[in-house]
Amino acid sequence: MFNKETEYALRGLVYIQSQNTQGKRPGIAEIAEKIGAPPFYAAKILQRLVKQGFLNSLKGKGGGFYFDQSKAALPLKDLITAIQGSNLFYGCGFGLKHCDENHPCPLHNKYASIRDGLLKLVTEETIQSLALNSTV
Amino acid sequence: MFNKETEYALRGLVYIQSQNTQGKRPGIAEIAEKIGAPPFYAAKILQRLVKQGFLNSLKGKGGGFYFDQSKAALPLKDLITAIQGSNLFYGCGFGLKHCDENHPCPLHNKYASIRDGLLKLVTEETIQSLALNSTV
DNA sequence: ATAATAAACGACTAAAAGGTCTTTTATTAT
DNA sequence: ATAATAAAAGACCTTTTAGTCGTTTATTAT
Repeated sequence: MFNKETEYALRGLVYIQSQNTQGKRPGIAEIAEKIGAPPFYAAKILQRLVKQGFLNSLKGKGGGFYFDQSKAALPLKDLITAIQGSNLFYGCGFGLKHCDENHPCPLHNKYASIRDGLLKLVTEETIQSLALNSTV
Repeated sequence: MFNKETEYALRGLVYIQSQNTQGKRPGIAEIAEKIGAPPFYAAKILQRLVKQGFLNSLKGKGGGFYFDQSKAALPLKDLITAIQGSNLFYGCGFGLKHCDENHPCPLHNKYASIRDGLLKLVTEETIQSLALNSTV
């Protein structure tokens, strides 16, 4: 469904948030190990997300990654869209440029209902809501 | 959702079947043009599908691609699985190797219901059923 | 001050996906 | 027979995704 980078980002951010709520600020090495991602690659991904303002980081001893707990929760949709675009949420299953109610591909109606369900899921769920039922 | 190759295959096979029902056997050039795919790439994809037994072809004048109309309809699931694997239908949204009811990722329950809906769709729908409501 | 720590930056490599093209083989109409 | 036609085969190229790594910069504790 999602590409590797998105998967690592989802796992990483949920882990970070769940650690944050315990008063901790995990570093790259710990995060990568816990979520089963290649450390250098995880670093690259997280650093890009920090740059884009999705979360914060601190250099130096005691540093690591963290969410500003006073900020609004981060919907999965925003994160996923930033990484792999939003074609998954709005695109045609057949890959047609122009496919809608008026000019539907043969799969349109049934596909659209599934796609809309996915969109609802990623709009409602957030990194923070997922971290709550994370037993990691 | 699906990769390019799968998209071209879906569009191509539905086009072929809808032409077949009109007593025609389209060739690569025509198919590629009608479905908006790169001709050489479409050829490669269709030829691989013929080799795998999903449809038939005839060389020479009057040749082209066609479905054995006496054979059972082809479920989208079989086609998609042959091209890009079945991870989309069974895999974890977080990309975890082991994720199920007993060891769920934070997204499991809600994600599984969407994934199952998709699985139902591709199991029930076939190239032939789609060709029926294809206005191409 | 400075040594240790940890993220930031950027260049690089590897693998997979996507796409192109030439040559060969099979079929059919003349 | 043979010329025209159209798929089959397979090598090749390009772009994107995935992953690696050395160096630099910022922070903190001593």
